[in-house]
Formats: sequence, C-alpha cells, structure tokens
Amino acid sequence: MPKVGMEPVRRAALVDATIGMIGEAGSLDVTVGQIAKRAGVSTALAHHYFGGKDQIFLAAMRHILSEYSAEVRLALKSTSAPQDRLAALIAANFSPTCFKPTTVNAWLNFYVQAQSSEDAARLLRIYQRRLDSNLRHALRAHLSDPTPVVQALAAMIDGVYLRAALSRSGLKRDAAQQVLSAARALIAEQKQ
Amino acid sequence: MPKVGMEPVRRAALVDATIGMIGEAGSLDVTVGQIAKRAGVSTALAHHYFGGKDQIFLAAMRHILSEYSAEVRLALKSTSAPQDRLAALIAANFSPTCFKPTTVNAWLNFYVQAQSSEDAARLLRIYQRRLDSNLRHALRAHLSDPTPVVQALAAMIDGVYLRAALSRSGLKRDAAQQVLSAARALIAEQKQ
Amino acid sequence: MPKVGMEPVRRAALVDATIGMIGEAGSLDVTVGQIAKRAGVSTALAHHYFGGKDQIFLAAMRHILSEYSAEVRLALKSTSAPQDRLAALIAANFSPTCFKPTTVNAWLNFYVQAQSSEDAARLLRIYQRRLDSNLRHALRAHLSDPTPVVQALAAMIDGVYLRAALSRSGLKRDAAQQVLSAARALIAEQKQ
Amino acid sequence: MPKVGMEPVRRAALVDATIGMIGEAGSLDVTVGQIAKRAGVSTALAHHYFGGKDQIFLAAMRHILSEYSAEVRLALKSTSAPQDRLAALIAANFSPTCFKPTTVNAWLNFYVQAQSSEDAARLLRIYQRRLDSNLRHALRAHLSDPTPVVQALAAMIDGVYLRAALSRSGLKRDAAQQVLSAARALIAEQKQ
DNA sequence: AATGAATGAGCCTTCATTCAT
DNA sequence: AATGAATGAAGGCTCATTCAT
Repeated sequence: MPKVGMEPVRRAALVDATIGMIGEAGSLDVTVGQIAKRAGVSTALAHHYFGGKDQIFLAAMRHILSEYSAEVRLALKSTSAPQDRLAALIAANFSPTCFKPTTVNAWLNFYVQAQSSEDAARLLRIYQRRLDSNLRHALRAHLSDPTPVVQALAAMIDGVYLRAALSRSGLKRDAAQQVLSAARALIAEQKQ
Repeated sequence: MPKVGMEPVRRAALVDATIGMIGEAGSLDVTVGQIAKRAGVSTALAHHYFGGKDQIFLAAMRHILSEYSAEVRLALKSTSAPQDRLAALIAANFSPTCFKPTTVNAWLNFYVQAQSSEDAARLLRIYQRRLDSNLRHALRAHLSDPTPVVQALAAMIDGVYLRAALSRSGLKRDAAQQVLSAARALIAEQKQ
Repeated sequence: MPKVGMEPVRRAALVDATIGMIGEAGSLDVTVGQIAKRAGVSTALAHHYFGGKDQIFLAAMRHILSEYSAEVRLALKSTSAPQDRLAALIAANFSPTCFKPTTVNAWLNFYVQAQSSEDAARLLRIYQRRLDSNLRHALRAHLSDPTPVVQALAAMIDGVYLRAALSRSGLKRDAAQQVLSAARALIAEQKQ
Repeated sequence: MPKVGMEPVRRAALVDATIGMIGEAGSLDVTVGQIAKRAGVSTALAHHYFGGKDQIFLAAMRHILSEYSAEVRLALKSTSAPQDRLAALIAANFSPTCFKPTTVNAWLNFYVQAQSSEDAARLLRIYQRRLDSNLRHALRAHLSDPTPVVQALAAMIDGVYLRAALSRSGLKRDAAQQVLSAARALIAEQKQ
C-alpha cells in the first residue's frame, strides 16, 4: 500500500544501503539487487528514483561528501581562536563520523570510480580543493606561505585514510594526534 | 604455430596486459577477454596458465611489487653514505618505473581488491611493511627514535600516490622533492 | 507483456520442457538454453525461478515421480478386491502416462544422475521404496512371506523399463501382461 | 623417450582409465583430460590413438562387453550337464568381474549413451541378444517354449544391475541366488 | 507509489580438438 | 612415439535495466 511522501525516505534508505553495502563488500562490485534488498525495496524502485546504478553511487558519494563537509564546517565554526583552527580541522577529518570503517571503505572505492567516471572525479576534486583550502586557511594563522605545508598535510591525511582502509582493525584513534604533531613540525621548520 | 618454451613469454605478456588494461580502464572491471586480446592470446590460454581471473590479478600485483622492490633495492645498494639513504629511498619511490600513471592506477585498484581478497591484502601488507622498514632503516642515520617520522612519511608517500592517481595529468615530477623536504622538517623537529 | 501470477505457469512450462528435452536428446546433456527456449522463456528466467541447472533437473524428477505416484494411487484406490491389487499395480506401472518414451528416457537419465547427486539419489530411493512397499502390500493377499517375490518383481519392472528405454520402438504394450504372469508363477511356486 | 610397441599398452591404459573414471564420477561427464592424466599420457595422445572422445567411450564399452563375454563363455564351457547351464549362466552374470561397482556404473552410463549414439546402441543390442540367446539355450534343457521365461529373466537380470548401480553399498552377493530361484519358479510354472 | 516479470548482453570458465615439434 | 601450445565454441550464470500493472 503505497503512501505519499515516501520519496525522500526511500532515497535516503537507498543511499544508506549503498554505503553500507560497499563498505561490507569492500568493493563497488555490489549489485543493485543487494542494495535494494538492504533498503527494503525492489530494484525497479531504485532505478525509478535514481535512474541507474551509476547515479545511485554518485548520490552515495554526495552524501558522504556532505556529511564530511558538515563535520568540518561545524568544527571550524565552533573555533574562535585562529591558531586553534588547524587542530580543529584535523580533528574533524578524523572524527568518528568520517572515519567509520565502512565509510572509509566506500571513500576508497570512489577514488577508483573516479578513474573512469568524470562525475565521480569531479566530486572528489571538490573534496580535495575544499580540504586544501581549509588547510590553507587554517595555516594562515601560522605561516605566510602555507602552500608546501598544505600539500604535505593533505597528502598525509589521505595517506592515513588509505592505510586505515587496509588495516581494517586499527583505525588508530590517535591518527589525529600524529597528523597534528607532524603539522606542527612542518610549520616550525617552515618558519625558520 | 606453437613453439615450445612459450609459457614464460605468455605469462609475462598477460601480466603486462593486465596492468596496462587496469591502468587504462581505471578499474578492475576488466574482462579476461580484454586482457587476453591485448596479450595476443585466447582467453582459454589465460585460464590455462593462471587458473582464473583472480590469479591473473594477483600475478600482476606480484609483478608490480617485485618491480618496486627491485627499484628500491637498486637505489639503496648504490648509496654509500648512510645520510644519503633517505633521499635515495624517496627518490626510488617516485622513480618513473613506479610512478607510471598506469602502474599507480593498478596499484590503487589493488588496494580496493585487498578489501575482499585475503591474498591481495597480504601482498599489500608486505609492501607496507617493507616501506616502513626501509624508512626506519634510512632514518636511523638521523634519529634515535624514528617511529613517528616513519609513520608520517609512509602515510605521505601513499597519499601522494593516491593524489597522483586522481589527477591523471600532473604526476608532479617534484613529488620526491616535496616529500624529501617534509621529511627533513620532521627530522629537524624531532631532533630537538 | 508481463502479467502477475506467472510463476507457477513458468515453472510448469520449464519442467515440461526439461522432461521433453531430456527425452528427445536421450541424455542430460541438455543446455538451460534449450530448455528455456522450448519453454518460451529466457535462460535468465529459468535461473531466476529454479536457481540453477541441477535444481531444474530435480524439479523435473519430482514431477515425474509425483505423476507416477498419482497414477499408482489412483489405480489402487479404484480396486476393491485385495486379490486384484497386484494386477492393478502392475498395470499402473505400465500405464501410458508412465511409459511415455520420453518419460522413460528421462527416468533412465535420472538413474545416472543419482550416481553423482545425492538429491537425485534420494528421490530415486523414495520411488524404489514406494514400489517395494506397494508390491508387498499387494502380495499380502496372496502370500504370507512376500519378500523374495517383491524383490524379483521390482527388479523385473525396472528391467523392463530399462529395455524399453533402449528399444525406442516397441515399448511393448503387453509388458504388463508379461510381468503379471511372471508374478503369478512366482506366487504359485512360493505357495507350495 | 618414446619407445616402440607402446601402442597396445597405451590403448589398454586409456580404456582402463576411462572405465575407472566413469565409475568414479558416476557419469559420462568425464573429460578427456581426466582420462589421459589417469592413464599417464597427454590428451593429444588419447586423440591420436582413438580419434575422439566418443571412440574412447566405445572402446571402453567394447572392452567391458568382451570381458563379459569371456566370463560367460568360460562358465558355459566348463559346464557339462545341460541342466546345470542355467545356474552357470546366471552365476557368470553376477561374477565379481562383471559386478564390480565401477563396471556396473559404466554399464549404466552406456545405456544412456545408447540413446544418442547409434554405435553405442548397437553394442548394447549385441549384448542383449547374446544374453537372450544364452538364456534360451540354457532353458532348452528345461522347457520346450522358453520365450516368456527368457524375457522375464533377461529383464530381471538387467533390473538387478540397475538396482545394484543405485545402492552402491550392497551389490548383494546373493543376487545370483535370487535370480536363480526365480528362474526355477518360472520354469516350474511354465511346465505345467 | 511500487513491484513482479522478464530479458539481452556479457563474463568466466571448460573442453574437445588441432598442430608443430 | 608423444606432447606442449593454443584455440573456437559453447554453457552456466549474473545483472542492470525495462515494462506493464
């Protein structure tokens, strides 16, 4: 018995199911059928709402990205002192929300999808630019020319994610600390 | 026109074709048929020599890994002064051989495969451990407790790879320089 | 032009097609494609409803077995006098329904499949036990210890089927008569 | 290092391997590769000597048939009294040589193959005619018109084989006894 | 709003068979 | 005498996608 106003509910359920499924499977080799079943709907409905498999994936990516953005925005907003921004930013990047194994896993898979899907690549570039710009902004409080440190830190953050995806177990809670102290070292050196 | 002693030739051709194909496609969604055609043989032969698709992929991974190892070993062997080791190691990690777009791409895909294949995960862990141990060894010339720097650098190297895979264009020739100067900063800071 | 409630229709069509196909081909070397085409559906649908080739075969076996059972049950039910039961049972075993060349052929092939499929073997054992028990029951009207006659008759019935499968032509209409008179001879001898 | 005069050796090895393989697998779904490996030769050689898979099967059938014939001939030759012939014939049919599980199994499979291969059917008909004729000959010592008994006994013998193939376990040593006493009953009845 | 029904296309894999050596 | 090399053809199975209801 279909009810009205179900569309947003179904969409959300499907996006959640997609991320969860990718996380569990560890790859994008996930069928629309699996996703639909996990969301409790038929495959036909999944197609009806999203148009196709690729678009389901994109919607999932957008969801992850927007969650990430919200987390970062929140962290920066609640930070008054400019010199605390860097710590807050790094902490946000490793917040439990973003660092869930299943999410990290999906993230990694989207990196792969970006190799063959321009849409996916665009989304990832948005994320990267945003991270760079956030880092740059946070580093301005410490350095006049933050560029090299920005690049080093951005790479490090992504690298930690990558390693986290592989060593399913750890997900080291102290990842943020490590990156932060590396950041401080880079800043100190650059200052001289 | 069958000739004897073709097995190693075919195996190599198939491994090459696999890496190339994955690199071009940007994903593991590559069919045995495509690989075989690129190698100039039938799909049946590919199965005959490797036993199945997964094993073809594993063989390709092993090949990349062994090429990488050779590159690093060579770099370290031809370095006499201990304090030069770090620079040599980093340079080797970004040598053209390892940093070929197609190779980086395949590499990234293997990270994904490692999520669902224990064999692939094992190979990647070997690589990671080797990188860590090489870094540790190279850093001993500069630091008494290299652990935190090792982890930061390893993450950075992987992160640079990740970003390189995404921005197909650049593959920045100066990646090695960037990592090296970050390494120096971390060492300097740690020394104090 | 999909309609709802087609599942039982398709299942039946596929089972029929399977039996017919096996009968015509004379072996289990029948492809799902052939079966599906004969049933007027796609191979995908066949897999969708049955799960796989083996299960299609099993369903066909079950169908044959249940048709056989129905035939026998009907024959026994419409027989009032206990001493007529044997004749009715033997007649049912050679009724046109059970003795269709194509059915006999499929039957024989299932015997072969039973060598390698425990599921098939189980079904055949059910049939054998049922035949034995029916014979035993029918013979009680004539003998106090029917066991040896049961075994002889069961073997004979199966043997006649086997020969019928080979000599495609005959299928001797008088098979029932022959078995029945042999049965009488065995009974007479046993009585003494 | 090829040696001369190997042909008969290889042929025999291949025929043996075929029968054994069919017996173990319980079906004709046996690959030339399996047979060849079991015989210790290459698949190419199997084709070289026999021309193709079907002919390998036929050769195996012929081998079984000739073993069976030899067994029967021997049994009859060493029987002087005409009235003992029937017992000897039945005993021969259930001799260990013919009643090996693996042989019975292969036999059953050949019945199936006969449905689609005229060559196989011809061989089986030869066996059947020979069995009929042997029975008829043996029964002449007891009956003037042996036809109905011949048919009943032939069916019974085949039926016992069939059941033996199914119940891998027993292969009842007393099968011969059962058939023999049934035969006596049929003879006695017919005489009256 | 939602789904059961259905399929075409494609992939992995197997195998009998051939051929040059 | 014997085999390694190689393949074409085919089969089982999966899956994204469509359509009528």
